[in-house]
Amino acid sequence: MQARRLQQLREGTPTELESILSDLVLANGRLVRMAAYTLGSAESPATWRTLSVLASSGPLRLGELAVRSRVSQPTMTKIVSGLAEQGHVTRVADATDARAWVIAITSQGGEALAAWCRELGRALAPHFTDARPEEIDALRVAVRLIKDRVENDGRGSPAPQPRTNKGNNATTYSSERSAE
Amino acid sequence: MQARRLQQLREGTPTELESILSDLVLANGRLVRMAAYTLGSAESPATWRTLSVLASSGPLRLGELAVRSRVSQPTMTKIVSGLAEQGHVTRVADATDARAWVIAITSQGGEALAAWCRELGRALAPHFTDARPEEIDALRVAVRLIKDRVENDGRGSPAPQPRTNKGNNATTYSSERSAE
DNA sequence: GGCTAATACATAGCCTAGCTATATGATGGG
DNA sequence: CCCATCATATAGCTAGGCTATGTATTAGCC
Repeated sequence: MQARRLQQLREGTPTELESILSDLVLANGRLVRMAAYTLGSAESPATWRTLSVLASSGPLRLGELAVRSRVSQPTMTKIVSGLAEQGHVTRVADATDARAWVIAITSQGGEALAAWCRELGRALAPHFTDARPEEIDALRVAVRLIKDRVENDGRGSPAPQPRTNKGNNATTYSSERSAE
Repeated sequence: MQARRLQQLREGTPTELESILSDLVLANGRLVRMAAYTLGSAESPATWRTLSVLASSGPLRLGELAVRSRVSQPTMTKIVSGLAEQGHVTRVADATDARAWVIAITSQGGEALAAWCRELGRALAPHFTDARPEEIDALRVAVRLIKDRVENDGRGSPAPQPRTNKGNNATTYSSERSAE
């Protein structure tokens, strides 16, 4: 009876939460493309993602920034180089450790991020004008939920630990470096 | 946090919907990175995105597939080449037009997509176990909402019309081609 | 019925964003 | 002081995005 059914659904039926989450990622991938298309061509998601991490977490060392953004350290080096060239972030040598840099978002970077958010919002909003108020409410709650998870997590549950954790593991400094 | 304040001050306060949407895109960008990280080697979002479009829309011509996925036609040619090599899609010559190909997802492709969704769900779910039931409800509604918009829109509101609309504009064929 | 314009896809060439592996230089414990 | 460790940089690869352009087919038109 049910046992047969369970057998058919190989290696574990996804829970509803799991389905929702995978659907979310897929749908969002398409949403991002929609935004990119409507926005013309501009932008680089990685750039804005990095800036938003800096904006919400404050100045960070490059390695810690990489961990929080969930990219490898070399990737973050590259992204930060670009951002620094554009004046969106500053790289200040860490006074307490000559190996390290502290990356901080500049006011110009903050403005650029805000401007991009505005454009993005304006580009996407027309597609959602027909949504019912309770759907918008749901969207608001959902965004809050996701935001909390991506911001506060990171060393929370499953301990990311990518591949060779040789040189890019965060060593829990408090990110309170003043850097100025 | 100052960035948020700036955002409200400069040239037109975004509506709340606009803020929610830009937050959504940013937060989801980080969610995707979280998933990629936890999943180990991140496959290729573009691949799954394309497959999911095919799965939900049925067989499509390459150009139409590109439009719906919101990528350029050459990009779609590349993606489809890869997918065809892996056996995830088939390219069948369109009987009614010798220039065109009809792309269809194979059962193997469908299974691969489902498997990826399962993995993704399992990777992300642990981060959300502490969410309250009403938050999960909101997430479900929000995902439904986004999905509808990215699937049903496309020529709906703002008429994508990218750059030089020279050779890659969809000419509204009905996608009902039998292709077999 | 055969030229010509438009259309559907392919190719070429470029860029960014990701990765691993490895090099370089600073720290810090013996 | 030396050696392991750690923070970042560099090198080199791949995938995924783009524009510009090429090639073949379709379709319109005289």
